[in-house]
Amino acid sequence: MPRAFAAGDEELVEAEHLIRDQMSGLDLDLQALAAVSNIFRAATAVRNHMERDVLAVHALSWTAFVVLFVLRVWGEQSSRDLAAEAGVTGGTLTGVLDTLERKGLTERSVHPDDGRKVTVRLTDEGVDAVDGVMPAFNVEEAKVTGGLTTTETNNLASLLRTVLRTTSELNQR
Amino acid sequence: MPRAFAAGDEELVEAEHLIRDQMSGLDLDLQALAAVSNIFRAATAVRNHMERDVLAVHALSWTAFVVLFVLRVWGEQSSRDLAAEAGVTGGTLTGVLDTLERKGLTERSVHPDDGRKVTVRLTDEGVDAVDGVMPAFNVEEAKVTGGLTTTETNNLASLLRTVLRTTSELNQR
DNA sequence: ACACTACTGTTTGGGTCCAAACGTCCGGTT
DNA sequence: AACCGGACGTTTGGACCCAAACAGTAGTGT
Repeated sequence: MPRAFAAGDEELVEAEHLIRDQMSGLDLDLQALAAVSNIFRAATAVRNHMERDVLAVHALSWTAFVVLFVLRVWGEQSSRDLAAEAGVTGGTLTGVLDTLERKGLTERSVHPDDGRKVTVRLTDEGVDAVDGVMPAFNVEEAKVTGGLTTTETNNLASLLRTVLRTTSELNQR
Repeated sequence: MPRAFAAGDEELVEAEHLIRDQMSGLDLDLQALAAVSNIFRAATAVRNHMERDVLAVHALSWTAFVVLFVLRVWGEQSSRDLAAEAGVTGGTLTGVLDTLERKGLTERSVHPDDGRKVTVRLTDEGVDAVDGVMPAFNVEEAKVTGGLTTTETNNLASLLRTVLRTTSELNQR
């Protein structure tokens, strides 16, 4: 039984207290530590849940789904923009697109005006794949946030936007 | 320039509106969608930042650091518990421990009372590695949460604990 | 003793994932 | 026309990651 992933708030907070006790010599910002590590604990738990209960049924990896979703919402675009939007490097995207293309969900074509660029687009099967998975995916999203009120859910999204914005500015330097 | 990772709240919210417009036929819970996808956007951005600006200096991967950190705080433990705590499968941990052992940061030994179990512990070099990286890591944690007040940071950690607890309960079934 | 079941860590195969090296292409300069 | 710096996608090498198959150990029952 994974200790930090189990049980209620008390045990999770207890884990943070243990960190404080073990690392007391290092003078750490424990609020920041708790917030950041909870972002990752939550992301890992939710991602595992989604991969096992939703994506595995459709034989899609997490990244493959994100790429398809971005293409579905933002439309066809260059490989470079797509990689940035999906949060992976260009080299990674090449491999993911190889897989998706083999499944017939996406297609690539050289940009007519710029021979360096590659335009990526969803096939009809790709559109069907996203629209087929998305409702089930969203049901699970609603479940994992089911312990929060609507106000809290919006508040969480807003706080994370602030973290995201701050981090983006740091990464740009 | 990654569109969704750039700029301020307006543009991030705008991305959520685009999703609403493009997926209007699917009747989605958009609050849940925004909260969950922001968890991943934030996690990805923060992780990339940490890997590039902190971990790369010490030639540590993200997972390797998490494993070392868990061992540092919780002490020596079985491979099974360590995997659960670090959020990876047992098979993954075997490979990570191979790498860490090659670097001399951890060591494995068969449990004296149960020949199936393997006890993993930090070497002295491993302790030094964690204590050497942790302060720099925490400084960056403070930076990425720097856009939030102390109250907001604690609130974020608390909301994420609720998501984590809810998801854990889902995963146990 | 013997089977039977459950548990633990490892191996395997396929798929990400990144940084860095590479080849190609564009636009402007000489 | 040949060059050159920059941008783009791909390839490469090593590490990570999971599910599933595997081998060894433990405990139970017969």
